[in-house]
Amino acid sequence: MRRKDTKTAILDAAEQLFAAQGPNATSLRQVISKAKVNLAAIHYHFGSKESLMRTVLSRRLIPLNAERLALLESCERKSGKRPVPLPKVLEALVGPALRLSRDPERGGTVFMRLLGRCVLEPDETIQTMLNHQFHYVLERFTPALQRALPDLPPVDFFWRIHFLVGSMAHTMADSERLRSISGGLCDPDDTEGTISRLVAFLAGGLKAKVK
Amino acid sequence: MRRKDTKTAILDAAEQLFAAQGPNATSLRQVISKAKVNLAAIHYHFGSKESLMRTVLSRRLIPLNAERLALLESCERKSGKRPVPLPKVLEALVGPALRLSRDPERGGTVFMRLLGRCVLEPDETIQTMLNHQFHYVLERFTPALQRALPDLPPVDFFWRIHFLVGSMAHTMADSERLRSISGGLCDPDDTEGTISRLVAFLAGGLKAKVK
DNA sequence: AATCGATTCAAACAAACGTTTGATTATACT
DNA sequence: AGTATAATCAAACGTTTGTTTGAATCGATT
Repeated sequence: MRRKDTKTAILDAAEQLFAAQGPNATSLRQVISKAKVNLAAIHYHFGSKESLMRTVLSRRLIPLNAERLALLESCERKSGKRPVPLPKVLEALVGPALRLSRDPERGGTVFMRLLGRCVLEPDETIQTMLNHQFHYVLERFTPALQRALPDLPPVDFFWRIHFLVGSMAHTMADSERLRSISGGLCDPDDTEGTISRLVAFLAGGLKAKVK
Repeated sequence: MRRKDTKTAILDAAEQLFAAQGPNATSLRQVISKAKVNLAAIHYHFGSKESLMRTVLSRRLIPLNAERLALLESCERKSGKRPVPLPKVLEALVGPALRLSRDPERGGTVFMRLLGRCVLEPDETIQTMLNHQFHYVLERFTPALQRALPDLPPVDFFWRIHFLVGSMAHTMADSERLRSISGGLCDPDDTEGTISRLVAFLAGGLKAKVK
């Protein structure tokens, strides 16, 4: 073997470029030039660009989703038979994803952006890929959220989940924009500040009176 | 002239394809095949793909932004010296964009989706194009929103605007997804229902207590 | 040292991309 | 009727895309 790990070199480079420009706007030649490997290495190790994309996502997403579920279960254990308070549920859903940005070992800001971008991506391949990974997370969070919002009719509940996803994904994908809009007042690098502000906003929106 | 309007045939086809797949994922050959015109016609009438994209956007966006401002001004006239109530401001910002979907003459669902998609798009060309169009809208709405939220510190204000944009753009871009997630319970075609639910959610989020 | 499977490499593949060309056709004007 | 202008067309331009090929090279095993 020439180098220690061609595979991860490709994955890291692809992750960065996909996050910055979107997967479809990134060419394999950009990836190999950043990873300093041969073009054929991608197909040798991954088979195709689509399969590379799948691997880039799942390598971080599987542990991330596991962490969300673990956090939720820990909250449920503490709450016993009573419903988990809304902010706690939201924190378990939103926190791990946003806290990625503080942990370069697990993808850092780069992967967080990529994840947000993928949620908002029209491309069907990416969409089904992501839905498949996210399905059982939503399956566990839905009842927890509904128990925290007992008076909310199901129709409004689903609509508000939709609004929630929009804010969350946009915050993950591109909060850098906010720095310029706010004239430097807001700092997207302040992870915990971002989380608590997002949770407060979402909780307010979810609990709003139904007209 | 061969046909009545090659130019609008191209614009309409491009609008539909851009909205469905994103501008970068759409080729000019797809556009000409849908519009049933010659490939060179695009460059003859518009010069380049980028310039076509600009035209597709501005043809609908200029009247749309004008309507937002007109609505806001009408609210301010009614309120006199008192601040315009938050839901009214939000309705003026969000309503015209979402109500597009009911008016095929002005783009309908198709353009609404495209607009939402562009807001969330990483591509810098599109981003600056949109910012330029949206700049003076935000300039007028910011003080109105701040007057409606007098107790909100500026930092939190800008963060919440950011969250708002995420929900709004995601709702415009892809509420069709919600139909399947909710098991058919939610109907994205119910424009007024969508608007009032989004406004209620946003108002709740914006007015939430700062932690 | 020889052999083997696993990896790397330069080079080429066909297909699709945005763009340009130059000839041809339709419309408007004198 | 004849000319000028505007619009359409088929064909090709040079790049870039994802993917494939076949030879060269590595590390470990016999």
